[in-house]
Amino acid sequence: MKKGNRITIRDVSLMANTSIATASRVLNNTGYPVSPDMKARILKAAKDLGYTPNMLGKALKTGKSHEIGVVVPSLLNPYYAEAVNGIERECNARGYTPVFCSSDNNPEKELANVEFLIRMRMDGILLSKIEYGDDVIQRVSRAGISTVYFDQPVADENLPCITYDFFEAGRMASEYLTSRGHRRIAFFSLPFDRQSRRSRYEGFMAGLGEAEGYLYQSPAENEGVEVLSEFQAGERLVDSFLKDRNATAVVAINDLIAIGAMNAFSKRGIAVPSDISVVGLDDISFAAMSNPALTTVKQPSYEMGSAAAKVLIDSLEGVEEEVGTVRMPPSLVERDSVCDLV
Amino acid sequence: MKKGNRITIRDVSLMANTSIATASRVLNNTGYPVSPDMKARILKAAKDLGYTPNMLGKALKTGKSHEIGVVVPSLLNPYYAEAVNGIERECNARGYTPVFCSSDNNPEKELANVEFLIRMRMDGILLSKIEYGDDVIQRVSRAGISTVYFDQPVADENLPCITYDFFEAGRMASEYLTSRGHRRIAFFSLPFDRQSRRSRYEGFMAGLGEAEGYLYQSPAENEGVEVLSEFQAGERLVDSFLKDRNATAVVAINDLIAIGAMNAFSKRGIAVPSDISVVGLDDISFAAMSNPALTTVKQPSYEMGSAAAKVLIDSLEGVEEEVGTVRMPPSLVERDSVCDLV
DNA sequence: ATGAAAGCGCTAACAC
DNA sequence: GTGTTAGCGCTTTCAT
Repeated sequence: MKKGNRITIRDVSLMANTSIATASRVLNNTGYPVSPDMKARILKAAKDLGYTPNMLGKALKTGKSHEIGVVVPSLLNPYYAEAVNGIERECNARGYTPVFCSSDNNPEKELANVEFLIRMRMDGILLSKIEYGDDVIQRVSRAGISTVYFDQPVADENLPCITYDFFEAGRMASEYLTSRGHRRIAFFSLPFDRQSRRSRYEGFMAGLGEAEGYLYQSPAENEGVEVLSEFQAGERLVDSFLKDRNATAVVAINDLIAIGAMNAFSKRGIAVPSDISVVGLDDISFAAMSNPALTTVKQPSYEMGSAAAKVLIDSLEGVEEEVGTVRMPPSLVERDSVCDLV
Repeated sequence: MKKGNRITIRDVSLMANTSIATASRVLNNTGYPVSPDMKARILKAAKDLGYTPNMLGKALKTGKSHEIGVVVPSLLNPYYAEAVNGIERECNARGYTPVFCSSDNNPEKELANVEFLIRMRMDGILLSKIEYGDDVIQRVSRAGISTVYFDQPVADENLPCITYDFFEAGRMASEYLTSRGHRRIAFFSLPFDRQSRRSRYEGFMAGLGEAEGYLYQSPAENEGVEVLSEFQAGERLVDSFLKDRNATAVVAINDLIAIGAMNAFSKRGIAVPSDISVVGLDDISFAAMSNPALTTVKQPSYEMGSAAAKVLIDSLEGVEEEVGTVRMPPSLVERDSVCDLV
């Protein structure tokens, strides 16, 4: 808790009786020729002094920090937590350090985070945009900072973006249900303020075939207590649904809503899946641990995160590839929350 | 994706036809007297040029970055995710930016993270240590960087540390169960490689009173897929437990294990709570959404995180207070996973 | 009210 | 093989 020793490379060179330049050369072990005993002296001095390089100086000089800024809507949401984990793994493996920011599902905070990362002169940015708008995109492009988008698609398909085929995911969910004999299917959603949500719903409608679809949508989520609020949204949707109850199955916009809904059903004495079937979207870790275990459409965010990091770092290191928008394919994982009607 | 415009304060001053010094003064709107039209010209130039200050230069010069480094064992674990959320809120409110690192439950990575934060010259560090050892503590103290610990207690009670009364939490769990008439109670644990786990177990034993306690412990977790692996640990513990099954209730070392265990019980046809009672420890968001809803001992990590951030920032800003180790009190939250035996 | 200049800690030419 | 030096972008005395 004291003032800080502030040992600089200069102190090291002084103690080793040499110049700053030579000290720098051995401390960074660049291959530059230095006599063995000089080298030893410098290393010893650095060690004795407890020298820790000041990256601010280095980054200022070299123009690279080897840091990557990443902004996600929430660190609380398991979906993003897993993406962040993928990013971290890839960055660490490649010698970069990720710096995480949460935009709290708030576009202004998202912009503020991006501004911060630009000011800090990150080497690149990994951005999970909330809105479909363009302001943040323009900001990073104006700053000329390498950025790859992930999760939400961006309007310009030429921008590097690792996303999922959300439409297909929605389609798979409803198609699966119809293949199980369901003919009236509800869709539990949050507001359509994200492209991914719209796409999932559109896919859902497309996969209905002959079946009938019913949309139940909860009002805007409030920031902060996100996980809980999504659970609660699931509960509230159940209550609206129960007013008419004209469906035998529901697909939820994400697993959190699905789990909240299953819980609410069960509390109200309605058994899943025998009385009502539910399928989620995402396949977060908790989906396997719900009771009953949730049937869902898997969109592994860990893979998305590491893929995005890979693309960014490749581009940072001069590997030129045309990326543009890539949509990873979802896959269905059958568990115990759907009842066969045929 | 381009090279970057690199507009510096120098460019701004040139365009505004003034000196760097004056530009700096108005750009930071220090109260320094500057003529109104000069001010206007500088602001306009900055805007037209799209100037973004380079914090590296600023931090190098001033010696403060207004950044706080935080390291937690895992960003995936909801318990830490919530702590991180609390930290972020407090930091943002006070004008600091948190930089999150995950040590992946790995002491070496923990040290590496701390080294990184020191090299980056963070203003302070918030550290959730894994091991009870001293190496990391010595490292930060040698670097002279303000750090406050949280979650795990540290040996030196004079160090600022925001933790929980883990012993009391364990005690409350078993005492609650005995008050419900349980006389044989199992404890499902991970390895005792953290003080918090040892303390919870000791508390558990202390709260048993006349009752009998049985310890079931899973081998070391592997890093990475943490959430899933804790669920699985819960499942495996159930299998060991079922070999003897000489208890009517179990308390789990954390909610994740508890939820995994409840699931495994249910899959094996054993009903919670009628056949077996389970109580968790932590009260993560998901605890309310398990089926049945989990009775648990609440140790709100959000509060712990924001408290830790507050203490750090206070000390950074010269508010001198004796803190030392503070242990926040746990509280019991009754839900539906315990059966009354009286 | 404004500007010149000295660094913060570091790297990378460029000498020798 | 080693040292000198010129900045990287910024703040901040100290003059004027």
